[in-house]
Amino acid sequence: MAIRVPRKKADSYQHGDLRHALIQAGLKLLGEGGVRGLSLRGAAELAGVSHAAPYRHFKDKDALVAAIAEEGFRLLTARLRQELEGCPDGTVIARLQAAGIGYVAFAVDHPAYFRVIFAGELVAEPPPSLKAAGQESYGVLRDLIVQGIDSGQLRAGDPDELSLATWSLVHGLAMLIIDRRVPPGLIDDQAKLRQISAGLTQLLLEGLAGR
Amino acid sequence: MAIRVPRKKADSYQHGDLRHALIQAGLKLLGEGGVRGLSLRGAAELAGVSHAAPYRHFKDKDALVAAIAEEGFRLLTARLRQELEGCPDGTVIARLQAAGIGYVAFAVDHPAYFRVIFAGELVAEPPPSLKAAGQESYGVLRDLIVQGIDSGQLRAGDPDELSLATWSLVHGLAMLIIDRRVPPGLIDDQAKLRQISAGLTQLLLEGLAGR
DNA sequence: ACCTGAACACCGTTCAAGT
DNA sequence: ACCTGAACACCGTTCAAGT
Repeated sequence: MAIRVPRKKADSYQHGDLRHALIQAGLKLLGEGGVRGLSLRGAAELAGVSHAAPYRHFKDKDALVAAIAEEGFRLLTARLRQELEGCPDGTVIARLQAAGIGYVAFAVDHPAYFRVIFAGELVAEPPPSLKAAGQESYGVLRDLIVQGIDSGQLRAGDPDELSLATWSLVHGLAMLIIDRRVPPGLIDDQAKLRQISAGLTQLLLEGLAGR
Repeated sequence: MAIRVPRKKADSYQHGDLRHALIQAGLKLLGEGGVRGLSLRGAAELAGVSHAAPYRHFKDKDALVAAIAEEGFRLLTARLRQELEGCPDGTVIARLQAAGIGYVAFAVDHPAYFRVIFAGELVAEPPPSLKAAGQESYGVLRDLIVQGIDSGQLRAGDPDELSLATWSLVHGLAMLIIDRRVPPGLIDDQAKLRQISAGLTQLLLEGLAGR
């Protein structure tokens, strides 16, 4: 008989590992069955833990959804920054366009993430950390706009208003696409998607550069 | 003892009345508790009927939600047309702007309706009648765009692409507003809302008129 | 034809009890 | 400190049974 060395089981979550495991499990459910497929009990089962265990790490289901949304915002922010790194020396207009294309592409690539992030009512009271993650994404856009105004590449105006215009356009486009509301045939493949995104932002940005 | 005249009880639904009553009940639940507060059982109870009764009139919960969304699309279409009647002799640009303002205002006035209409995943497989209702709303916008192109007030181009640009902008703006994602202070009252809506569409429409 | 009541498989949430 | 199991109040959905 071998000496029994006390060790942790592979499926025992101490030290807050369970929190992370639940977020991962929630993401998996989200990817498979969408928002309707996401349940606390399901996530607990995937994590190999009883249905009551999550409540040690999350106040309620909303708290788990908020944690997932936060993760999504970080991914979105990273995607926007990555897209900007692709054109470091471009004009502000070109960089705004690149960010816009990235925004829409992110939504198309990760529709479940995108929906959780912008589910609105999904999380009744968004925690401060979620709001902060959202602000950071918004900051990427806003910083660009401010640069554009300061350098005279964009018309003078309230940065928040110009940011809202750009954001609204790409956000609406992203939403309509993942909700399958765009006329079929307009967006079949990735190339057409980029082309449409570029075309629409171009239209707006002519107005933004304007006068 | 009075002669007992056979009559229908006030809370008995024959002749398909229950279908309508369930839609109304669903709307009430939607207005009170949002999408999370909408349940088939709850609607049945509001209609004064057993929890199994709705299944005589709706295949499943999705079918009820779809019926509500259809109603919402009709209201939206009516709102857009009403807004256009306010400026029958305006330029296409002015009329597009009016329709855009109406679109955003509708979302702000009826956020629950708006969310159900554009919930995307909410209804797994939208029935043809729901798609038709959506197309009619889209048609109001598209007809305007076509008029604008034909009269030379808008640049030449694919009507669907120009429509998509306009729709994306107002749809994104509406979504961001009802999800409370716009920087606070930017939109406090109805006047500011109209002003912002008008400003943003103006920016885009300059691009659309363009060249 | 239309509705009811019981039943089933799922939820979210709480709480005493275990280690 | 962290997890389990039973329990409760809710769901959506089905089906035999009633009128």
